[in-house]
Amino acid sequence: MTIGIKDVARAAGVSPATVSRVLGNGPVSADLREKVEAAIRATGYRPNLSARRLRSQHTRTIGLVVSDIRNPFFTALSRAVEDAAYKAEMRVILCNTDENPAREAMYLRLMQEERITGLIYAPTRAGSDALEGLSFDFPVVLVDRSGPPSLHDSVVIDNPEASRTLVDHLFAGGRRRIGGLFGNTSSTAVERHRGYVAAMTALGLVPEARFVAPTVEAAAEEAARWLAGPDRPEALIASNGLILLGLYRTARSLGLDVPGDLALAGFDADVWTEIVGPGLTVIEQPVAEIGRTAMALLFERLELPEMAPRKIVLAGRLLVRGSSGTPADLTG
Amino acid sequence: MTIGIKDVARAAGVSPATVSRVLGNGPVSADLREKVEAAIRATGYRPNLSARRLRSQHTRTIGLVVSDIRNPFFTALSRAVEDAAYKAEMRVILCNTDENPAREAMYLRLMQEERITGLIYAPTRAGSDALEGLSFDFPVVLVDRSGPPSLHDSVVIDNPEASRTLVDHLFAGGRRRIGGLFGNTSSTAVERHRGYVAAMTALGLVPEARFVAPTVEAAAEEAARWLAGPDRPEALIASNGLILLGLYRTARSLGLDVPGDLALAGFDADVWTEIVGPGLTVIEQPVAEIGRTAMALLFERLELPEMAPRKIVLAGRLLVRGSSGTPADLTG
DNA sequence: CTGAAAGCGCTTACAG
DNA sequence: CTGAAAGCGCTTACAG
Repeated sequence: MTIGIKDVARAAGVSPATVSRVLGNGPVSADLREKVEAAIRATGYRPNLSARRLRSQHTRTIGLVVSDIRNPFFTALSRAVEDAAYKAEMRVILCNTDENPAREAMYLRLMQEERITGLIYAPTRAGSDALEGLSFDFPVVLVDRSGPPSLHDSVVIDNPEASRTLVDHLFAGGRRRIGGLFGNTSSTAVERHRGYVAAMTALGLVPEARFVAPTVEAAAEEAARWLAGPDRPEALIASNGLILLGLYRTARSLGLDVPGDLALAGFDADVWTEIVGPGLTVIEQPVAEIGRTAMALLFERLELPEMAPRKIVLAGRLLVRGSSGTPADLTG
Repeated sequence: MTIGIKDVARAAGVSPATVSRVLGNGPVSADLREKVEAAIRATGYRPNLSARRLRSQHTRTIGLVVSDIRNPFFTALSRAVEDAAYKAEMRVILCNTDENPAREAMYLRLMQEERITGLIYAPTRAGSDALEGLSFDFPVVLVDRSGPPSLHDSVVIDNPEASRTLVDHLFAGGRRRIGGLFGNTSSTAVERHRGYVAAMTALGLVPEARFVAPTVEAAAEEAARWLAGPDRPEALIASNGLILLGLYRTARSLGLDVPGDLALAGFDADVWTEIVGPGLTVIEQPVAEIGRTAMALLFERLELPEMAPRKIVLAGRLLVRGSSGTPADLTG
């Protein structure tokens, strides 16, 4: 039916093995190589990757399992991973778990069936807990979210430190009642919460934390309840970009002045944070670098499988913008 | 090495064929089925998809070729496609062309080598032009951007009509000098430009159009030149979400009041358009529906390969927000 | 319903 | 450098 390596071989007057060697840049005389290349052009031959993968036993495939590609953090991460992969002549299989452990487990199984070369993985909390009992036939690099220590390579940012930076910044601006709204599905949110509590305590302030599903809607609803309550906080911290968006949207619909009535800060320098209202103060994560580093760790691991697992901790960067500015009653 | 169908067969005391039938839900007695399933669980067997694809000659794979997944339009499109694909137990291979025809051609070749079941494709202008001379071994559904008529199925929105809606709306708000900033790489931008020119002309106005690379930066720079010029337009239309963002960012950094000094409107209801400044007036595209429809067309085409190509034209929806509001000098 | 056999399209030792 | 042969791990006619 579709034309194969044998057809090319026949057209070039060589054996299939020689065609294969030309394709794989193996040792072939210039003479035959030319004939084969001509035959390939003439026939329009395209190798069958399934056959190649089966026979050669390497798939040159990277798995990428994240919660939702529509979260700008993961959108950017996936582009960084894909760019690195395609440079290495590998492809990537992208999977969205939607923070659903059942979907996550299914995709992990799929990764096995694809016989992927390696996995870059942002586990849900359930997934992260399950890691201890699982073993994979390929190296795994955790990104954004960590798992059991010294089981897999990982690349994360210093979350507690980033939270502390946010709290200290708001404190320096005169805020004392600083609340925190955190996601309830990732280890990252846990760490950010921990850093927040530690920083508040260190300052002699009392932490007020709430947890929600990490979506714009859930965050907006929780914020509405919170901000309508009797004693509104002076400032709110959001543990990721989606939650921050929900927070801001509610503040806006409630007609609150930011930062006058309420200061806002959070994680992820999503594009809208720069152009909205007074600009939102955020911790910018080096997303592209996280992606590139994860790929680099994967390649090194493939070379040296026995190396002890490494944890790369990158730093977030505070971007001070209007949303955390000095409140009117202090300036006026 | 890794455990295969033969190992399962041996463990269950059946032939490999029977194991295969259990896997594929073929006709197997309840008795043997149970034994095989037990053996699968016991051995932790996972089928090898490369082998299965090679042997069965169908890959159950959808190719998705778009310009850049970081464009929220394509982010949402890809989620819709992936959800539909996984429901049909198919996987998807995502490729970003970055509007680069060479990359695009490479990915199209890759799709052939993957022996994909079908392709969902938003071609660059070059790619769209090349379509006439190409033939594929799989059905192709064009999305967002169209190609040569009656060559492939396609699903698009009514772009000229959407542009006209935008122009009429701005006109109704009192604007006369309405400029348009369009992308220079897609057929979609061409159509939007065409509709813009037609609508302006119909109103007896003179079109002022400029073209840029469809990126935030290029749009912002062009807007800076344009708005700093002697006779600033009263309103500007952007042909997609990235260009609109560039426009808004520049208006903001120039200290222009929107809509007082400059009305703004454009395409794509990206999340930031709702919460920024006065809110941006946009044509919302039914992105998820575009994705689902594309998948539906693909499946129908797979069933009836000889059917005449269909073009599905969906409608954009005007979302009126503050950025196109009545200018101050008309109200005051 | 079940099994033995062939074969999907390649790559890779093995000889020469 | 080159070719004949085996085989990657499955599925699928073909018999029974």
